[in-house]
Amino acid sequence: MNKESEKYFRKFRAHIEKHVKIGDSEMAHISSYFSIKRIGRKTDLLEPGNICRFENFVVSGLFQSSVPDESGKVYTLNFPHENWWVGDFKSFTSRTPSIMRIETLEDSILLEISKTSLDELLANSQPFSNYFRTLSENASIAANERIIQQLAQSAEQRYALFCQKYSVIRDRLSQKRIASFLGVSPEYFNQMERRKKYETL
Amino acid sequence: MNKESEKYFRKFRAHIEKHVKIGDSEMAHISSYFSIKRIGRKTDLLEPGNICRFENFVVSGLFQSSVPDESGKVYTLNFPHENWWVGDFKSFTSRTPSIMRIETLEDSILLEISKTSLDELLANSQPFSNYFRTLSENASIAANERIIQQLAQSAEQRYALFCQKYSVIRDRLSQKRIASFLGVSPEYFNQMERRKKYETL
DNA sequence: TAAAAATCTTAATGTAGTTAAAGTTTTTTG
DNA sequence: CAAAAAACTTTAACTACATTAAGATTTTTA
Repeated sequence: MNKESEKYFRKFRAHIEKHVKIGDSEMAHISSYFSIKRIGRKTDLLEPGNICRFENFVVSGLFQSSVPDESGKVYTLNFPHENWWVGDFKSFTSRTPSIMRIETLEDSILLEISKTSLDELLANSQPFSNYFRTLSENASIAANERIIQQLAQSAEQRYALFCQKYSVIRDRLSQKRIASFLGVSPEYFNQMERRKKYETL
Repeated sequence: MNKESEKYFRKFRAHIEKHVKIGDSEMAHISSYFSIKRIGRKTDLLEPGNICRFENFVVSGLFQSSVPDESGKVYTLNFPHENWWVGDFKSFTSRTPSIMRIETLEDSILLEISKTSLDELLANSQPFSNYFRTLSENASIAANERIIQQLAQSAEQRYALFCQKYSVIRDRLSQKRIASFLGVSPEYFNQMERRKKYETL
């Protein structure tokens, strides 16, 4: 393992240690289940119809996880980036075709793990299993919060919250993509942005 | 433990065994962390501002988990019922005040567990920990699917899906409550229902 | 670096869903 | 079982956001 790779796994470890404490040997054990994957921008990590074969920890980069409909419209679930996980967990776990497209928006570096490996790791590492449970719990809390936001807030309010919560990626995303996350048309989003500008002048 | 109580824990065990296999002694161990709670309809299991002190497995009954806003409007996350868990996991885990109201819509029977007990149980029972992780994973998948539905579907389509997915509780809920789950006004929901009736005549 | 493709901008017009208000029916409670 | 409360129904005016269309600007690719 070279210098660069070590850096990726150190980053991964730092993330794990935000949730559970682990020693050097435990981390070596965990790391052995993952491979480094580099992927250039403007490629698809996953296409609708395919089975998601890997879950991935994002070392660096930016993705868009979305669901297309018949008419070509796109609905965005999230924009996985540094220190997130990316993949379609439903397709991954059930080994069934996904309805999602996961696009790479920037050159990215991932630590990938297959279903077989993850099952093994979860069975063999109590700390990793706790880490992974905590992640799932948090993911579910975050998703529920977004459901409430969609029900309770206007597009403008949702946009304000998005800017707060995702300031790190706000400027790396086109208007069109943010609109598809908020659930409004690109035209309406543009109008909102214009209103915002006039207000501040 | 009396006959009736045994029945509740058998039901709980059946649910656990849908996800992981456990033996009699393991189940006895798990059960020892829970208490039976009976709660009458039209009471609040949790009020906004309070800390959620228990997570609960629903043996029988029906609840509404919702978030109120300043103006008195109510947004519904879900309707926990038989074989679901009910509680505000965010408030429970972080021991911070909840923004949710959880109302009992029918006389209900719960198996409750405190935060301290759950932490202990998760640390002491590998099978339970796996069960709980699987639950969280599924909760997160389900929540993400709902987000996509809210983005992609009209109120009418969302209602059709609701009827499919929740046929068991559909007729135990008022129009007003279903409307607050779908994210439409009671008036508009009523209009939709009328349209539906005329169509079938 | 030209040309093709994608994104952004602007405005007009259309629509799903809201609001308010009042009446009716059903359910709950003393 | 009467009365109060809650839920349902109906209508009309209104608003947040969608759609379409077309030109301007930026980004990508050959």
